[in-house]
Amino acid sequence: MAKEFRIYNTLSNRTEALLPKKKDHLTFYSCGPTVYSYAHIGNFRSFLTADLILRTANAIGWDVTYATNITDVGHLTEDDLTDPSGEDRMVKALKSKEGEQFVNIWDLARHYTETLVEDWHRLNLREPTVRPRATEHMREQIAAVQKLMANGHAYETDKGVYFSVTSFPEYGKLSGNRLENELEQTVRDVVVDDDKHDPRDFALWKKDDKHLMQWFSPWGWGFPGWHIECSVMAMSYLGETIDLHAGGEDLIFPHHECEIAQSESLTGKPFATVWAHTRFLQVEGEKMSKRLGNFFTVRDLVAPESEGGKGIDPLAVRMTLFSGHYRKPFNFTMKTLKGNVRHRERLEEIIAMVGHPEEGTGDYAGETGTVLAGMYERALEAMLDDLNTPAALAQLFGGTKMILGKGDALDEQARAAARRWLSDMNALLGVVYYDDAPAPAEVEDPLAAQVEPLLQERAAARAAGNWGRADEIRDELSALGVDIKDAKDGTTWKRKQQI
RNA sequence: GGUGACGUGGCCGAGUGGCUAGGCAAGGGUCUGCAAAACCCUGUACGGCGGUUCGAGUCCGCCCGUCACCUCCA
Repeated sequence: MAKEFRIYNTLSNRTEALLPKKKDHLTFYSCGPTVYSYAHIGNFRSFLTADLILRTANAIGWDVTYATNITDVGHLTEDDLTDPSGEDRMVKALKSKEGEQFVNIWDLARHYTETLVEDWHRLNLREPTVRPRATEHMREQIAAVQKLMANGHAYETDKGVYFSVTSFPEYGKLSGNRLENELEQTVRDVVVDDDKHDPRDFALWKKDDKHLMQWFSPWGWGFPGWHIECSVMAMSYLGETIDLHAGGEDLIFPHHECEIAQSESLTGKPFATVWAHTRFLQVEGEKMSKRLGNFFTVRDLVAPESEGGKGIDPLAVRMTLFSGHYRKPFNFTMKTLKGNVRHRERLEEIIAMVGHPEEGTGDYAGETGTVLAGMYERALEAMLDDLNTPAALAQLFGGTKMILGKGDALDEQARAAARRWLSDMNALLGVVYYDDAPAPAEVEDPLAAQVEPLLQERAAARAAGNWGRADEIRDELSALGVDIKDAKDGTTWKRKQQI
């Protein structure tokens, strides 16, 4: 029986079945970041939505051709202008304190691309089929602009080439921003290109022979507009009409609206069947901003304390980012993160109890297996229903509780079923263990050298019934920032969470 | 001003007409030298006012409140 994958389509404002043009093969494009800084948790909430779509589609047996781009051209902060006085975010980053470490703008782009991919793997996001870069598709972008000019959808001024919005009557169908005068209502105190035909017209090419990144075109030296790269790369790898296009909610307008206008003017065909957008997250109840001090990059949270991070389990960060529905406002708080660190510890306990799925899984046999199979089915159903991640997590917690509750009473058949369940749940949600990439290398904790002798001394004291000394050592360890736990087969320790 | 979302128990967060969501916190208990962890038990909430219905958190209308986007943003 074929499963139906339902997802909210911004274009129709309805939740509808995702129907790949080619049976059981989804073509999917997700807008990636501009690489001018380390990616923050908000960026990753959006990438994570794409990852969950990929996992859910795979879980019902679909093949997915998944492209997510790297924008390594710094675009002007005022996108509709070709006036080079506007500031480029990558140039701005290069001139900043942080930017001093880079030889040039290309070096900066390379660095932030590499670190993006590192963070991507830390959060257990699966690799896309392709990860195209804007700078590597310059020829196609220029060709697309030429074609748009030839079609009468674009025109040239002294400052650049613009897309003519009036040439595409459906402009506004995605965002609802149809009115010409709305743009004029926005207060702006920047210089506008007076030669533009319509205030809504946006740049396809910007003439600028002073820019740090420039290419030669039929219009002289310059660089492409922001929107054209995604149109070109999506069509290059996925075809003229793609099944699903995703991104953050801020991209609805102007970015995706402009992509539609350009792409459909080029091909005369619908550009994407379904558009999915992830809502911004808030942090501690407010919009994330550096000024408010609630701005977190992934690295801030997951890097080891010795490297200035908080040393938080990356999979707990991942779990937190989807503990709210992707289409609702979500408030990321340290309290929620802390709760998910606990959930992750419980998952680790289960793996210690029933074994790692990589050691081999079984069928959903026996009574335990039947219950776990039902939990997986419900989790999958939840994900198929517009990525209902909180409901899917409830199933994960339910199974966790059951397995921990039965503990040593589980026989080998039940343990094998549990490993199968962990494997299936992980394939769907990616929070049990790293499945697509090797886990970040374990580093030797320098604290171990201090802790181990004390634990040995304490074990001796306990064996001798010297409880006073044993408790004293526990206090000493606590002062070092270490929590210990006595179990049947010895004492384990871990760092106290710093959050 | 335009457009779109949302308002659920102390907190977070599912739930589109009748059937226990779940988690965290809290209280009680089991276990343990003591801790910790784990496990068990305990909570009938849906912004307000009308309406539809045998029955509404769920549908309709109005009101109140919060948030987002409207050329920096994932």
